[in-house]
Amino acid sequence: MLPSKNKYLSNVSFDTVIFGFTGEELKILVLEYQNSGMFALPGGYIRRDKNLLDAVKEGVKRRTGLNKIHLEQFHTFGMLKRSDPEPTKIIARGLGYELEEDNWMLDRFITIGYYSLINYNQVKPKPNKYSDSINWYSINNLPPLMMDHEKIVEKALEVIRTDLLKKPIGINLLPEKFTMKELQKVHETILNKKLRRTTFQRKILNMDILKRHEKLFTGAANKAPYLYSFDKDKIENT
Amino acid sequence: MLPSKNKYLSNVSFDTVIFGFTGEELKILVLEYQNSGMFALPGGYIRRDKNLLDAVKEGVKRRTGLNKIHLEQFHTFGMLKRSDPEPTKIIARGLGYELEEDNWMLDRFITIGYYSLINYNQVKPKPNKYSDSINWYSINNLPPLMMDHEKIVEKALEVIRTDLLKKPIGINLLPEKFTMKELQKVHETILNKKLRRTTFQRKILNMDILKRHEKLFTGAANKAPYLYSFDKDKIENT
DNA sequence: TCTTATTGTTCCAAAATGATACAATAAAAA
DNA sequence: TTTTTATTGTATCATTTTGGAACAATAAGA
Repeated sequence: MLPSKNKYLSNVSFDTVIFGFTGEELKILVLEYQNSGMFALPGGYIRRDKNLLDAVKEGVKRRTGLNKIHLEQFHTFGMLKRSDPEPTKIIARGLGYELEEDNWMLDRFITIGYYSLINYNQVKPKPNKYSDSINWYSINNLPPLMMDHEKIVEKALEVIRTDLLKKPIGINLLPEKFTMKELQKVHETILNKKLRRTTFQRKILNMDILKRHEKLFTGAANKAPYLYSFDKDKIENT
Repeated sequence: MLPSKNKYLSNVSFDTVIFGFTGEELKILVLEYQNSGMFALPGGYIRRDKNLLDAVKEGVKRRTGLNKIHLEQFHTFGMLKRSDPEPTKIIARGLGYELEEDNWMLDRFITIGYYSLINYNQVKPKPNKYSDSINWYSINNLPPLMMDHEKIVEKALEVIRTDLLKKPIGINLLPEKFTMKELQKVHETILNKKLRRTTFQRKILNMDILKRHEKLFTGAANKAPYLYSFDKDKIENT
């Protein structure tokens, strides 16, 4: 069954850019609708009976299987030219439906963009009944996304780059415990430039948000690095 | 005539926080709907046939008479509890209309917030046919605003405070030519704290975005300050 | 001419950042 | 066991940015 008009708000939707980090590359989740060749960001309509943020969380869960992830609103997109009914028709057709010309889903939509940074390894995205697949794609090698979704990704990247300098958001891309080198790699990948090791280490440690744990013995012939974790207590006492 | 359903998008609206600076205080524009006692931010519905930003600009012009002002999107508000049909009913009643229970304007609305910084003196806001009055109110002495409009103002303030450190937005609140002292006062008022004169002057001048003009002789018994203006050329060559 | 308030600048101290050097080490090689 | 190698954690010093105060330059009134 397709989404019904009276369950959702008209003319407003959400789209999410969900980032993961492989250790080498920054990736995002992209889903492919069945029999349509259409690639899209996980997005959807907004339930009438929920707060915007809750509706988005619920939508993300249905689209990706991901639960309890932190979502941050970053921009709302409302260009006229983003309202093309064709992609929606194609998607519906791929699911075996032929939409009437006056179907509410073919109307103009303004979409609210959210981003999330999650642990690439602790998560197994699951396609739902509408989508063929949901997969990680490198930021530098995305499939052609439908509508203005590429612009949405670009804007999300812009925003996380500036947020990275203020909040320790990079930590969400890593496992609970991580080395300084891994955190530096996250920053370098997002900012797309090399950082000086000593300066980076000093800056992060001076932020006083990390707890130091045991050393990590990798078997390599050199000094073992310490493991760190994000220290919630230190943050709250600020 | 009330706004008609087929001209506007459903469930989405905009609201604007328009800042002005008197020389002493930061103010915003608040309008009062006729015979209703309802105070609100200039806002409205979004025309189906325009880009979001253009629709907002057009709406602002109709509400306030202000033309060609720069608007910056800052947040989209979608809490469930902001959807109370009562205020809209009261406003309609004040205009001599009784809305049916299923009228589209009584439905839930998600609102997109925009802010603008304009020159308090070069502008004469005009009420339109729906509003009784449109007036400047000090940030610290607002009338009770309808719905969640006070939260919207708060968020706008938060955003301009952080933007102030990055972009030279304070300049928009001043006339074409201004003294360093005036610009400092703008920053102090927005940030709500005193700034050191010498440090502020150096920081602003080092940004290399100002053109220096003739001195301003005020008649006071002391050294006359230079006038400055925003230098668009210097910005573009960056 | 002297006084007063304010402005533009300079100067020095303090803090943050950039860049390099170096000691500590984990494990393999000699 | 000792030496070697790569990498990590810090210390150190230079450079840049910022904080804070001092001071000379002035516009106009006393």
